[in-house]
Amino acid sequence: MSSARDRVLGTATRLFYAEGIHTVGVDRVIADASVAKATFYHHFKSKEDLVLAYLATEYERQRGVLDAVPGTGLDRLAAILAKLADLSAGPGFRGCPFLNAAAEYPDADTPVRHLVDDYRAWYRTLMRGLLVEADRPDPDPKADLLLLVRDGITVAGGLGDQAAVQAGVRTALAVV
Amino acid sequence: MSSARDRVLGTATRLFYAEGIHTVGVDRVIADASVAKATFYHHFKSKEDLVLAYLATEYERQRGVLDAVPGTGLDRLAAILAKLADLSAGPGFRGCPFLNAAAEYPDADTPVRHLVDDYRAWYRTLMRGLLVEADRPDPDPKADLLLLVRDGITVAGGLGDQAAVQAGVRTALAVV
DNA sequence: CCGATACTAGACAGATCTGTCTGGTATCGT
DNA sequence: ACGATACCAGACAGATCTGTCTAGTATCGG
Repeated sequence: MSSARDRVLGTATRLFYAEGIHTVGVDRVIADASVAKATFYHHFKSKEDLVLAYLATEYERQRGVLDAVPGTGLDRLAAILAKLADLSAGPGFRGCPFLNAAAEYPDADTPVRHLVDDYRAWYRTLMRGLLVEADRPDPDPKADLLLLVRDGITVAGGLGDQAAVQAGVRTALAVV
Repeated sequence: MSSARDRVLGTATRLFYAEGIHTVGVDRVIADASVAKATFYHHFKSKEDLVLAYLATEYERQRGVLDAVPGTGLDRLAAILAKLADLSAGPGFRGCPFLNAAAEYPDADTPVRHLVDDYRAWYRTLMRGLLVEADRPDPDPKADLLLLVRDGITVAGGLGDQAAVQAGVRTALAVV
């Protein structure tokens, strides 16, 4: 049911990620999704609503991907970093959707930015849990570091700098 | 001489950095700079020209700032990281202008993106030189790591995450 | 003094943006 | 069968975007 909404959200996800949020207009999304304008505004009350749906869906999707990574403790942490490095080497990789969105929404007190904060907080909690599970000392500063390395990997990967990505992964594993 | 051009470039620097490039229009820049539209297009042949001038000027400015950091080898490296962490804690800090611009220009084969690549290559070379000066082994992967940490620090700082910033600085110093 | 250059104000064109509205068709639950 | 919901096509309003143009003033080097 409601395949028009799915089509719009899928198209928006693809275009927003590949070309940026502000550069992609509603007209472009509905044309690519083959949906009438009235239908679009029936499902989303504004463009910002669509942007939030895009990020919220991406959030859920990434949670699903990382939740599915097997293992425990440091093994699982290493597997997650390996997956991140792998994704960041892919041809369609254009950086982290959340960091890219944050760059387009400079005001920190904004729904989009709050979602970005939530996403990073979730990732940090995930890392901290694995460190605790592995009985590593100082899980808090180490979780902060892993979050910063994750940010750096997505940035460097988006710019095509695989050397920096690999350096980040190696260091993260050596330091936790 | 030509204070109108300086006024435009200064205003554009302020607005582009604080609010993003695509969200700030030419009309806004010329109004804030108190400059006639014809004068703007006399000095800059297009908005893209202004964007490139903004980034090129910022590049030169940052080179000047880091060139002025005293010391040699690892001391100088530590001082540069300390300055970066300090700047990233400031109230007006909104991340790295180059990474923010890259997020708004997804096409890698673009003058803006080439400038971003140049900037990161310069920073990497600077780091590598300091490592060589200090006779550290493996300067290349370590320079890659320092570049990635720099990216992460500017991102985390722009998002107000000082814990991650501090973790990045500590790790970088511990690992080189 | 004169020609080039820098500057002012603002109208204008043409495109594009978000969002609304009209008007009609199809599907689905009850 | 019927009302609500989902969908279509596309016009429209009003704002905003980049870039050009007219028309005139001020400054400055030679």
